[in-house]
Amino acid sequence: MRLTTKGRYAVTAMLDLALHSDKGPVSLSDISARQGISLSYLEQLFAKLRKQSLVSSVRGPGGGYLLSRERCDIFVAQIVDAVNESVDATGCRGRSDCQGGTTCLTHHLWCDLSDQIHDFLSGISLEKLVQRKDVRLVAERQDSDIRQIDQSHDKDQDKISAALLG
Amino acid sequence: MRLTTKGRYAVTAMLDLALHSDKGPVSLSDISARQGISLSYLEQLFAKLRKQSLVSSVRGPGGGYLLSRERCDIFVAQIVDAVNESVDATGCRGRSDCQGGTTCLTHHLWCDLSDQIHDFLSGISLEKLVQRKDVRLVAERQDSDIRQIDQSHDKDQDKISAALLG
DNA sequence: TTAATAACCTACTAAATTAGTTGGTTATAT
DNA sequence: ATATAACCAACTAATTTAGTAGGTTATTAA
Ligand code: FES
Ligand code: FES
Repeated sequence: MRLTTKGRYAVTAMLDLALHSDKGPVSLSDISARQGISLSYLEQLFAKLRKQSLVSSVRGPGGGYLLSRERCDIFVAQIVDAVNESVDATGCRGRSDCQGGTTCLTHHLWCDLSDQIHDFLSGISLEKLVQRKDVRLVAERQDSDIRQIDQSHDKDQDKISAALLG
Repeated sequence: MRLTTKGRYAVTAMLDLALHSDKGPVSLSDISARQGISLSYLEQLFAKLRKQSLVSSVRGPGGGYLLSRERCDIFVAQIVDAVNESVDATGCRGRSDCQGGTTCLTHHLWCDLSDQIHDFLSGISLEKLVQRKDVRLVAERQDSDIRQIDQSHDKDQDKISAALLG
């Protein structure tokens, strides 16, 4: 079992998508800006998410990604599975053979733990996360931060236009 | 969060200790033979387990390691914590600062997951594991395997002795 | 039709971690 | 005295992570 930045990024990005895709596709550069995740890294993660048909893509300007199912039908466990190998805590991937073909002393413990984690993460849909107060608060802050950055970009653009016009 | 061979080895070795330390200290080479874990690697793990006072050591011939507390007072979570950083699933180690000093969108989810895993692994003592039927079965098989290897070593020794005596 | 956008794709890389190995020293029971 | 077994430090190969670099292809809008 491993749960690192990779899996956390994937869930964060999918949640961002769930929060912002009501008005059409969301581009990875938007997600990158809002969530502070490298664009190229996001591309790699979304290639995997697409392979698992968790998202679908729209190319060209105004394009981006959409959830390929309802928010209530996508679970955190599926997202982590899509980018990591699995949420499996055993060393034998359930095969009971990690001590030279035989069952190791702690096999059953890791099976139980795997079930525990899997049950927990399988019970949490994107819909459930979107509803949470803590998630909404963070999302609002991120959105207003982005609006401020956009405004300052607009000002920069005005300056450039003004300069070009002499 | 990471749960790899390292943490699994540590728990397996501690359980082996719990199963065999009733008649005095258990040497790492015994654990190595029974559990198929490299001796030098075990030494590194036990250095950490000793620092966390989960085991105490006896040097010299007949020496080895003992649990420094009752089996019912040592929990799987403590063992994993001792060799890994922690069973924490957050990227911020609870500090709520993983997105450039601010809370990321999924912080609370990973906190909940960490609690889930910690509660589970904190509820399982070595005593509980020792009592389990599946653990006893594997332990019995390992013990009889070792007895067979010892016997064949004895035969080898007999051959060597015989050869030396002419 | 052309320019901009944004997905898609491949290959490379620095840093960290894992799972060891090697080659010792120190303490102690017999 | 010797064998045992803990203790210790330094090195290593392989793997994984979290990226970067440098493209190509599809689509929209000016
Ligand atoms: S974890 Fe399954 S056999 Fe060891
Ligand atoms: S995991 Fe805690 S702030 Fe991101």
